[in-house]
Amino acid sequence: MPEVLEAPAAATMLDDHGAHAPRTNAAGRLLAVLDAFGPRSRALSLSEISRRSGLSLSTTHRLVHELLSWGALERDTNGRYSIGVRLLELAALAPRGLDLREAAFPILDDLHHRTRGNVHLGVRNGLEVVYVEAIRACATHPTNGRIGDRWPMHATGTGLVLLAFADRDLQEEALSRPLERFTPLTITDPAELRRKLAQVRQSGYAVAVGQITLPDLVVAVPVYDPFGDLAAAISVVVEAARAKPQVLVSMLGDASGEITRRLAAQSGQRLVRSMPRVRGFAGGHGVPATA
Amino acid sequence: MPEVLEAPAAATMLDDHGAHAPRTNAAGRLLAVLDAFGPRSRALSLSEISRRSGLSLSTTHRLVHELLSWGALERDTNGRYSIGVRLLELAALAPRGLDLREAAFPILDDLHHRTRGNVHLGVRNGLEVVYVEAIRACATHPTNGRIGDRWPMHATGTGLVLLAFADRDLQEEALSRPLERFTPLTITDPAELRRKLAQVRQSGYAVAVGQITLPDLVVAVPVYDPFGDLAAAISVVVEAARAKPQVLVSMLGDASGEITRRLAAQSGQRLVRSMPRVRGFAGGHGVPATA
DNA sequence: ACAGCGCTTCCGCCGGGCGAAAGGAAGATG
DNA sequence: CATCTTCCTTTCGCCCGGCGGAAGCGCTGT
Repeated sequence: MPEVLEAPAAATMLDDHGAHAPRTNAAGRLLAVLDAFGPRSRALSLSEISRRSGLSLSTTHRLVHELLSWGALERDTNGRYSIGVRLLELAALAPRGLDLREAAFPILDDLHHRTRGNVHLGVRNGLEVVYVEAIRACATHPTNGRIGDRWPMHATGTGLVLLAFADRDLQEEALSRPLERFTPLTITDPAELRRKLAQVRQSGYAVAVGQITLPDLVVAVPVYDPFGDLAAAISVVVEAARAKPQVLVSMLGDASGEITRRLAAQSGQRLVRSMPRVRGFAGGHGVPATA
Repeated sequence: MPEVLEAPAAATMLDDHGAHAPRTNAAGRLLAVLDAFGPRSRALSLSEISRRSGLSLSTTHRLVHELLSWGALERDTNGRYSIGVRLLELAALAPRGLDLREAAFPILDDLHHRTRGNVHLGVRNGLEVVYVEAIRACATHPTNGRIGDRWPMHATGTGLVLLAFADRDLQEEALSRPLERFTPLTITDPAELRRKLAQVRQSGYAVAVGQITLPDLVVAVPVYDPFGDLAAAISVVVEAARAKPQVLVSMLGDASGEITRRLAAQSGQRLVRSMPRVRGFAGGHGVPATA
């Protein structure tokens, strides 16, 4: 385990992911309650929340009920607590969240049907990717890729793209911490990863094999907002055996451009010229294909 | 320019929807900051948040930065604040939220492609419906129906279903408050609505015309969880002219059953027998497709 | 230059909230 | 049936975290 670099003072947080240290700050206590919930723990009893947040039972009790009456938490039939729809309503307002999804969805759906692969729309958050949309081919790939999933950047297609086009010091920070291994093929060597990123930066897209799930190949490209800034990345995951990477790159390139266009339409913004472009794919006249 | 009113101390909540009064409670202040955001105000400056929440500027400042460092808020390039992806991550954990969406999506997507209509998945929250998924036919129906949208129950297909099968006293509460009118056809008479609900209860589905958008017809059916409890409602909206309600009812009935089955599979639950059923449609062998 | 606005920081006083502890409900174990 | 455990709920007094007034700063527009 790496020592904590951010010096968050000592604390006893049992967070599901790993970080955060809201400590004895007032608002922090409220957030600690929310932090108690995670993918592995969607429904918690009061005392579980208390233990996980490190707050006394009575404090937890009051806070939980405050959140309850506001709608941030709900109580199921067993008396356990879970995240409430009010939070979904709020989250839907995130410009980089379901808003982005809204613009991208039809294109991603189309991509999904044409490639029969898993399609992801991811944005960078800190040093990780968060999926804002994920369309899965029926049964394959058990739980991989859901909305709200958070993954390290080095092992995902979208992450590689987002990292490659991020600030240099952010890249360095990402490279300087331990790179988790998911399969024998996962890139965990900083030098190799650095080479990979350069390649992504140069070609304008990422292709990777078996980084998280073994028999799979992922292709990812960046998505730009109407101002020409990197907004997100989209990827398609298919079985490596039946993959035609160049075709996928081309389709993704078209899709990315289309999403940017729809983002512009949505916000009433005018497109900025000279948008970065995917190389090795003659921009523009992709197969339109409506369902 | 309006003179600075100096925050009249009393509750000056300018909530986007209408209610809530968190007032001087501690946690309430934090939530008031979040409440400042709404569909009409996704990006706010600090002082806007301050005004909307009724909190002093310095308090707002501190709270906002606390939320910022936790990831609940993000700061865009103009320095304005908006909802952050961390909240999306949290919201994705809601059992009645994106979790439910996850199970329902393939079925809804299929429904969308077969009917070419707008498909909604809604759950009840208080006296309103919140959409957990919404798939829109391309350009039609401008902004109607997005994830996280909140609508009164009496005017939406999903709402009618959810209300019809809710507790009697909840129905009464909903009927006892003013029923907003959206079009000349919107049902706003409690007596008429009561009749409508009885009809929905009896038939097992709802059909309504022009409740929110004029030339449209909506068909909705309930969705049950594996325990046989009402979990959500799904609906399809199409132009009234080209609608074949009975076909839609049949397709929706099948879809609903399928969603329940997937929910069961997802949670490892066994299906409870004797699930309520959509009447006037011989369960199971629905007419496949018409496009 | 000045004025107006919005963001940030500081600080002292005050009251909201913390947590120990006790009470209560419900289930497990003997 | 008694007892033990676990979890939830409520109360209460003391204390310290946080509230907000005010001042400082950096914009932008006239």
